[in-house]
Amino acid sequence: MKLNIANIRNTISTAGLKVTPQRVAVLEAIYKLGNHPTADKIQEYIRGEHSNIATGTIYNVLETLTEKGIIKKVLTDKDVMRYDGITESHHHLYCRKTEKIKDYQDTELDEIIRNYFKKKRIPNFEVDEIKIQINGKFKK
Amino acid sequence: MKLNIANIRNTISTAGLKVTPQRVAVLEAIYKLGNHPTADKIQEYIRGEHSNIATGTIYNVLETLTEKGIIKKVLTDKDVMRYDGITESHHHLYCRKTEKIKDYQDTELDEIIRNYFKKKRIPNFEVDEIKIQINGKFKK
DNA sequence: GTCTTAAATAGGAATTATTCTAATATAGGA
DNA sequence: TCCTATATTAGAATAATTCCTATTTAAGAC
Repeated sequence: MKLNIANIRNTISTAGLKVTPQRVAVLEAIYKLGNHPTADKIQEYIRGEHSNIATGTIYNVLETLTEKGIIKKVLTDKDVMRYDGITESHHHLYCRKTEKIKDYQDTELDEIIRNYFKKKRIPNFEVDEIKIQINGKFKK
Repeated sequence: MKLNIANIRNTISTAGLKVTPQRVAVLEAIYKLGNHPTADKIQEYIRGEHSNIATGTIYNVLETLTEKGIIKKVLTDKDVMRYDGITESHHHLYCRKTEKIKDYQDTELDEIIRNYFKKKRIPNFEVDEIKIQINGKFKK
């Protein structure tokens, strides 16, 4: 992943966006925090580490980055949106108890599903992306 | 589905819940409205059709019905929770453009996935349920 | 390096979804 | 019919997100 600032700046710039300190800070926070932070966590991180940033700006930046496909929104059972810096295809494990979300990559499963939808078409629907949400609980 | 009032009352009662007019109205609304209504849509429907109902009650009832497995919460990319009266295993088609959610049942696919996870275990995770979210767009 | 301007941000108010609270009402068993 | 635990009401409170407008700034042009 794009862990250093130069790469982050480059990612933003390549998407045709102005490289502002706020955008860099938000994207850096998402990469550093990992584990699908909320807007709130991102703000907290930025305010702790760096400078001040307006709440509205966080949401603006997140929206912009999402539009450009640099980050993704993550679905949750709760009403708070979360953000994910990994945009390669992957799935999520949702723990009912702890509300943790963990990434789950499984190329074999992807392959099986891709093959399945190659032969089977859904009428009147054009498939872009398939995400699998696996609910259960983490054993410790 | 349980379309008539007698069945709805029975569903609520069998779950060990008191059969109140509000619970009946909410569940009826979910069945009648279909298409995964929001709490707001449910309230609108009830206020139009029947009597008044407190907003807090809608949320209370939805929570209670969800706990008993009579309805399910549906994940969305937006921050508004939606509710589903169908609790048999099924998946959802999400349209990026119209934000419509359509049910998608596919027993063949379920079978493939069930078999897959029979042989492949995810370390430290106990799987309860697998949901597939298919993003794309409806062709008209 | 300076200028220019379209685009971005700040700060705070406004909105929206949801939860909470305490007072009142009621379902359903005794 | 009565009793009581549970549910509902109305409205206040909270939390997440969006909106608004004045100010600032990135980056391309000069």
